[in-house]
Amino acid sequence: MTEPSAGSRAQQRRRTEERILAAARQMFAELGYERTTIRAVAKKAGVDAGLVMHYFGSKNELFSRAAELPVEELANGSPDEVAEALLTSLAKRLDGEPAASLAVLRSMLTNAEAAERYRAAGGPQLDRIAAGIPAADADLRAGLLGAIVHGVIIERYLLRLGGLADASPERIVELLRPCFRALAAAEPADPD
Amino acid sequence: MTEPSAGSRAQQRRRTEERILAAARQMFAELGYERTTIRAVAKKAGVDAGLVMHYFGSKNELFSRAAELPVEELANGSPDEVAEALLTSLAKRLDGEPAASLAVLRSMLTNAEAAERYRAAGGPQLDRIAAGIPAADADLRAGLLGAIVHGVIIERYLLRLGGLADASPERIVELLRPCFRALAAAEPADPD
DNA sequence: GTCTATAACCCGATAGAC
DNA sequence: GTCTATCGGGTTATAGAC
Repeated sequence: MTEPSAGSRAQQRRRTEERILAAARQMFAELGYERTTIRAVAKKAGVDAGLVMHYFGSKNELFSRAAELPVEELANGSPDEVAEALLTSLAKRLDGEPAASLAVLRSMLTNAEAAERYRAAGGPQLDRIAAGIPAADADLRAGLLGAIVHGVIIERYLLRLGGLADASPERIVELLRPCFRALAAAEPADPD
Repeated sequence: MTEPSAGSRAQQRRRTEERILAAARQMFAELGYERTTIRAVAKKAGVDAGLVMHYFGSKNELFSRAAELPVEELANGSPDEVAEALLTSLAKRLDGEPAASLAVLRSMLTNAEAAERYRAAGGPQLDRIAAGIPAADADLRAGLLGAIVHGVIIERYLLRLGGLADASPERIVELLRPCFRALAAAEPADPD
């Protein structure tokens, strides 16, 4: 076997593929779908634009692969547990590099297919959240919870507006906790 | 004076300009900045693409004029009044056609100038909200309030996800009221 | 004032040399 | 596997005819 120096050919391919995907994720997150060009992604990854096409076939396919989100496991239980699970999930997305998350969020708003993919992935997740809320309008409450999460992320990373941009995830979560509990639980006691 | 049939020339011009702006607003709201083309706006307004350029000079200038937002008057007073003012403002933006509002929101995420304009307009407004909140972290609380408003609008109109898309503004406001009060007021009473 | 024609430049995708 | 050349299409913006 004429084993080459650095891994098999398949390994080599996977590595450059991963480099291209990383570059694409970053650019989709920063510029959105329309303004990211295959040429620019290729240059950033240090390869030729034709190679990107060779690997992924089309810009849309490249986006699909770059925007694949690890399915978030969301424990469902009591209303308070639902609220807490959402809060920790938010906290996790609030520090570190949310490149993949931002790529979807930003592109979703300009690319129809991205929006559709997100709806398909986010819908069932909202349903799972709604299942843990003991109220007639559980779906609306779940929708509001999701909206708040998105609003916070967008305001912090995309708009960089107000005190949200540099606040610590812990303080954000702390301030949001009463909100989430109020939305996840039915009204605690309404004596009339 | 050889007065023509329908208004002066200046009036005629203003009317077609307004027609172009209405078409532009709608398309910017639906497609975002990048995907709306001057050609399409012109066709929608029933004029020639060259005429749009003649009137507005550039696509960016057309967007600036189309995305001019009426400055929202926001009464500030006690924390509860701040929360209530925000809620009624949200309710107003939640029914009817929020074309201008959506044009900015959607384009903001891909167009640098739109983002800058929004930051310039939204920053002071957040400051005014923060001024009515008696807490050390008033700016963060104001930022969160703004984030929730944006999240709800985005989720309802742009993503059309979950039960938020077809819920009545009144129910949304009702569910959000405890959230807003909790964020606008310092903790009411914490007996420990 | 309105529209046609076109310049100058980008893009995604394809075909084919090496 | 990698890259060059190019096709066919789109865009903004300009120049000029009517």
